[in-house]
Amino acid sequence: MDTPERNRICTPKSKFEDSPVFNYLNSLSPIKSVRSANISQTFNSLSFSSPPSVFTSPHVSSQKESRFLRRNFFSDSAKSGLASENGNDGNTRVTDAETAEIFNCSADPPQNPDSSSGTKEVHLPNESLELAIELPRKLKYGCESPESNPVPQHRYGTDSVREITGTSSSLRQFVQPSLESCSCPKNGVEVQEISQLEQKNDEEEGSDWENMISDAAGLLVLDPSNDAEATKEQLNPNISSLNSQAPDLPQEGLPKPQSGCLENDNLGTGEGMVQKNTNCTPQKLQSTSRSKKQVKFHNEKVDDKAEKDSKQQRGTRRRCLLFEMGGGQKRRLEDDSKSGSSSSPSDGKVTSEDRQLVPFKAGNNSSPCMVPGIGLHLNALAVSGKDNRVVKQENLPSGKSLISMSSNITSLHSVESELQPLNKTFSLSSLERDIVPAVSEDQVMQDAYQASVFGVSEEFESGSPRKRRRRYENGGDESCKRCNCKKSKCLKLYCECFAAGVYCVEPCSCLDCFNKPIHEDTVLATRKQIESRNPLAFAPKVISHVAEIGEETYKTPASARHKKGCNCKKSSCLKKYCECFQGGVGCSINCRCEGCKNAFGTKDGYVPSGEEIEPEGEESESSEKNNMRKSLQISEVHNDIEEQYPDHVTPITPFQICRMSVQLEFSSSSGKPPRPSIFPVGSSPRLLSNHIQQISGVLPTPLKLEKQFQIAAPEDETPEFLKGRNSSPISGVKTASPNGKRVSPPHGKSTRKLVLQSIPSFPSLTFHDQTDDHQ
DNA sequence: GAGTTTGAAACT
DNA sequence: CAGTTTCAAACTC
Repeated sequence: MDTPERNRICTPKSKFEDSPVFNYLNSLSPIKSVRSANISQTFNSLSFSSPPSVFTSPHVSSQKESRFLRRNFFSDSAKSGLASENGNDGNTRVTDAETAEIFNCSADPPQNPDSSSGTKEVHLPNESLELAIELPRKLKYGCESPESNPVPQHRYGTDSVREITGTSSSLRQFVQPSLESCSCPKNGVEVQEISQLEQKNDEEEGSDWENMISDAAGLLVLDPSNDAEATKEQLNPNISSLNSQAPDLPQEGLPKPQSGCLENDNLGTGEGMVQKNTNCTPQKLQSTSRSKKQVKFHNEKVDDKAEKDSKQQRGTRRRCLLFEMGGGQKRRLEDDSKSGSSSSPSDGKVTSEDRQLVPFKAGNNSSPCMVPGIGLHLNALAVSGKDNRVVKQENLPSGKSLISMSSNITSLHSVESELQPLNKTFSLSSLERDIVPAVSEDQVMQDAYQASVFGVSEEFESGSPRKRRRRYENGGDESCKRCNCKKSKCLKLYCECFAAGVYCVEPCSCLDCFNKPIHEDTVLATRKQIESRNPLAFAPKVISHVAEIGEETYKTPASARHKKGCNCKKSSCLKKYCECFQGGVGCSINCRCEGCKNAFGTKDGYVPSGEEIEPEGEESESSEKNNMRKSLQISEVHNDIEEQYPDHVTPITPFQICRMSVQLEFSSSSGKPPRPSIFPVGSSPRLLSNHIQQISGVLPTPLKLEKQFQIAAPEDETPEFLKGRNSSPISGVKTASPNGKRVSPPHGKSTRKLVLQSIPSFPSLTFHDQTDDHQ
């Protein structure tokens, strides 16, 4: 598979170039090839033109990007070294692990994994074949860190091998990023994971099996048929066995639907775990092995076969995505508990799938909370009615989940393809999201998407919403909201569930609750009323900003701010009474608090991004903190907070994410409550994040990012996307399209130069699909 | 688990 | 817009 693929690439390219199709594509694509030195590139672009993949996995891309950004630091260095070598995966991994450790700090593997998984899955589902391409593209388009971009490009152009390695690294990075994101703290879950990570580092170094796999890999592709073997290998802690098998796998090279699942598993960042934990359940091992395999898959993507397979597998992969999204966190939990059971991998595939599936639907069994987002439909529903477009866009992110959820891959697929362009643009920047539990968002997105597309809101509501909430609770305690309303009937913002756009669930101990699917009409009507009074009522209260330092981009609690600001009088913003504190963000000039001592950043300390705004002076208390915070508070504060409030480890809670997205939308819409309606709570956040990232990417300086973000984002950018109502998603993509930036010509290595003619709104997406079909 | 504190939401 | 009331979460015991 592998070798043949590579060869194929070269030959086909020439053909493609000559072919009318190729010309047509070129005409369509915004990017022109100054010269097509490398056939491979052109070929890749054409054949792989995995627009769908890229688009399909906007989430992923976005997440990846964010992850990339964070990791890129590490990963890049590692990649640079690693890229050259497939075999050195172990090294790269080690570096990654190290980086992960560094970031681990608060990182909770569970959440992170989710997010990471989500991203990974996205890629896989899109097109394993495309992966290599996609990654580069993402990098190109991605607003991600500049580093990421250039690297991928080079790799892309130069060597498939590098690409592969890069992808693998990226994948790895993704997995780890979650750790980094850890800042997100959601789950306490994962002290274990952290420990595991550490173990990983040790083990990784020691363990060769991963390296072996990766080496083989460059080509290793998991064939569905072989999956069993692969799984077995994975299961087998014994490296030797893995090694022996690894060679075989590459030939098979078929992308595996499982890969996505595998990625999910990866979330657990189990590689290290696996090795150490031979004891650990096979699941963990699988996860680790899967991650590796996934990387391999990317390589495989190159093959046309892989493409075909990938198409078939998409459904499965997406399913996996769903799991990741919904069950990522659970999985970890489950893994611990289930690991033993899952270990029974009579069939690697089956087991892997089962896991995924289980978590996703039934999987929630273990912890209902696992699916925090499900309840969110309210927003989605409201929106769906209004703007189909918006819904669609939202769907994109959610669509993944949906796809996985629903059997209708094709329909979803089509939708996704349409939406994908947006995703791409967005994908560029979603570092923010990373911090936030991707899962929750994804879930929310999914829910919304499902609701909008399938009108299944009720179903979800009944079942998953609860789970989602619980998940929040589990992860960040906050994630799963349970209300205890007595008099509000859960139809007022007093009710956290209602405020979050989620239906009340079993865990809720509310009385006379009307915030249930049964009373959907009432809920929607009430929501409308509230929105009429305050369009932003359901908007996220906390807006996160992406801070970019040098190449690095990361979310920091400090970067996020409560939109309205708090009004604390006695709590000194040191308790959850304070919404800012509760949201894991520092107080801002918008706050009217007294005696602010917000551990995440005092009002005084708050400096509007871009511009340094002196503290209002209400409270001089924080002067000390202010200085600190301005410079690097985030980390410190973060740590402190984490210590005190493990739950807050992730400054940004799922809600926050949602809120952010919402806010952006609203802000953009200027008062209009579009967001709730337009984007399901869950979905919007990503879009926002994407916007943000894009913006950030555009912004010259990190500091400015915040300012611009605040200023411009709400007004200009977010409005487009969020508003998207007016503007087609595509348009949004165009405007936002980081493409222009990202597209930057590949550095020296790439034979082909790309020039941005114009940035059509990723016409390629659909087109690619067509091309693929043609091929 | 009950009671208190707190601050947002809702109301006037 | 400001003041008051209502409400439910957060917190304390």
